[in-house]
Amino acid sequence: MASITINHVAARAGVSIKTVSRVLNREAHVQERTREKVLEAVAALGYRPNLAARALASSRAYLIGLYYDNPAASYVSDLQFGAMETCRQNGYHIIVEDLADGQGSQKNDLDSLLATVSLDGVILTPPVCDRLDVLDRLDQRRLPYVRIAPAAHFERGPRVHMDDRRAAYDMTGHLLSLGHRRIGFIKGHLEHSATPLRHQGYLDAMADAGIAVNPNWVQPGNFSFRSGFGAAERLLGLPERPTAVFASNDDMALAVMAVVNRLGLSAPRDVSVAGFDDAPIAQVVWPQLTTIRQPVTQMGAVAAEILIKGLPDPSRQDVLLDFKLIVRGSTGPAPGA
Amino acid sequence: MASITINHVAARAGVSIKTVSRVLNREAHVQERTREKVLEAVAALGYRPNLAARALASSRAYLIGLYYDNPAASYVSDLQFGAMETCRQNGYHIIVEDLADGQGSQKNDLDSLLATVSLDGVILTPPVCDRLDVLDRLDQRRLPYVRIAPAAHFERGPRVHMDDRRAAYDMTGHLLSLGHRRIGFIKGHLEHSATPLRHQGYLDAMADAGIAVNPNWVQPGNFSFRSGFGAAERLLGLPERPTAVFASNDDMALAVMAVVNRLGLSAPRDVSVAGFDDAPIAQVVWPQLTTIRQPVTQMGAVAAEILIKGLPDPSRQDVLLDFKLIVRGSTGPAPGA
DNA sequence: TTGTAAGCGTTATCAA
DNA sequence: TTGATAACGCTTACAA
Repeated sequence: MASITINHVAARAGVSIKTVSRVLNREAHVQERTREKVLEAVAALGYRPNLAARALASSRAYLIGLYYDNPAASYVSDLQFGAMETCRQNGYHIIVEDLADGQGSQKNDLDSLLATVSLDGVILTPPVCDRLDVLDRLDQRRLPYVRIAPAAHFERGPRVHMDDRRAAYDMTGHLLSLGHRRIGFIKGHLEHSATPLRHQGYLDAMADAGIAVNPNWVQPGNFSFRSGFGAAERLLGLPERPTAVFASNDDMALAVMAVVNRLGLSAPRDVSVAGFDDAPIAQVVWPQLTTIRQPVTQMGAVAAEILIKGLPDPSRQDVLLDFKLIVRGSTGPAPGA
Repeated sequence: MASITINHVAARAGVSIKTVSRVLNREAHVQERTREKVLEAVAALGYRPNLAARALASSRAYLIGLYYDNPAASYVSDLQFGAMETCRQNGYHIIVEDLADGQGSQKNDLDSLLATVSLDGVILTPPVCDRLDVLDRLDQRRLPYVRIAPAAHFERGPRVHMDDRRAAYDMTGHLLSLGHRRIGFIKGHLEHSATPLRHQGYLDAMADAGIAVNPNWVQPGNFSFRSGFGAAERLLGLPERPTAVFASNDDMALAVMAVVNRLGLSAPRDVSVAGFDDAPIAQVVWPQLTTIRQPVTQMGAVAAEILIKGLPDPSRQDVLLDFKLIVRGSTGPAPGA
């Protein structure tokens, strides 16, 4: 397994290893002719610089950390996908790490982690991106990081996010355009940053349409199927039943569909149902769910890109990405509209 | 950022760096007294060995690769979770890599990857675990690997898997015990290794119960919701409708439930529905899905453990893990039973 | 524009 | 049982 090193390349190209290094790192002041010789030798030998040696000798490690809380969530795995893609294109690699506070000494764990493996930067997914102890430690070590959709403390580091309020506004607008007037809304988990934003988008759209929102139309939820189930029962049990229900995420929207079916009603004929997230389940129900697709994969890609190449617009510390309104079968014209 | 190195520890403990190294690597021939001094210095200084330096100087890199095809699948992210956990406990880290054959030179990509980052081993998830070009390249580099639930070529490297036939046998048995006799079965994707095994388990259970299987009871599918939908329509449209349908995965089982609802029937009152996988969606439908839980997280954990500590039983090249039959609301007594 | 020599923080060799 | 000292493969001063 004697692997090909920079020395072999230097020997074959008839130059010093320093020159090879210069070519590989795209440094200036290398004669075109020399450069070609080196590149030819690299290609002929199939040489690849060793990551560990690079990391040891320089400040760059070509390694990016992806710090999780719940690694099994589909949101996070989409994020990872996007980050991986960007890393691969740029010769970087991803080390994943679970920061879920398990057995005790969390602080030491993170410090060990950072002391052990040298990284060029870290991507922080929610809710890890909001843990101040994590941010503090990264700052201490001067390790760059990008936060994905943080809930607060926006001044701390670059962030990648989308406009939740606007997305909810647009979805409500979609329902309004179908002739719906009595539109129910199920809120998300109170501690999640998106919850008030989505709620506000709904309220703004209703206000702009000149509709007075009946307080009963807005029900609490916590993003779980179960909570959506209860909320849907309350909504659809109202004397004047809403003709559409907009749930703050897909799990709860699915619960609404379940309640609709149990009541002997049908979506979208009697009740239109809309969700948020475009989770995999959104396409594995019948009718398929109208929802908002978050640019999760793109968020991962952009986060990695920021760490590798810097912010696209250095005057801004955030990157705002577009969502997409996905209209499927679960929403339709209001009854009698 | 001057980090704490082995030299600091050696100085503080009043020994040479080699001795520190010996203690840290649990080598023999270190006096108990010296060992204690070193450990005390390590603790006092909060010293953590640098990964890159280790990888460069030794054969061990404390790094395990996790090679994917589709990184966004919930199956794979569960696997990753398990592997991460084991790695964390043993001071290892995981580098994830997407091997989906994208833009052309796949062979070179993998070679670059292996030449660039030194790993102690690789976990191969399906379907990557069945790609002979990948196995060949790993063998060439003498890089250990573990295959997760491979479909063929079992002689090539250690593998971690579960008994799909037995699981399908047990699920069919569950339906039989509820009094069902006309039990439909939806097959999976033909190229997936689990497909014939699950089918066989169903057939064996029916045979053992002395029931002649009507050929119409077995319908093709390909693991997609859509394919399950078609299969369910054919099954439930039979003159003598099956009272239970066992789908080879959860997505297709959900499609069965959708068809049941569309026909104005109800599960499990009119038709019992069973799935396979215990995907997240299994709990986000109503009624919740009776299914088989694969030990996916455990598979990841065991795979990592094999790479770190070797096979538990060196006389066997495989580890067989237990599944679990999860009975939820979608299955019930046969009508009139 | 190119090369020499000195690290980077470990482990491995071999002598003490 | 311990310790100098030389790798490991690369980058970074500093010269030439």
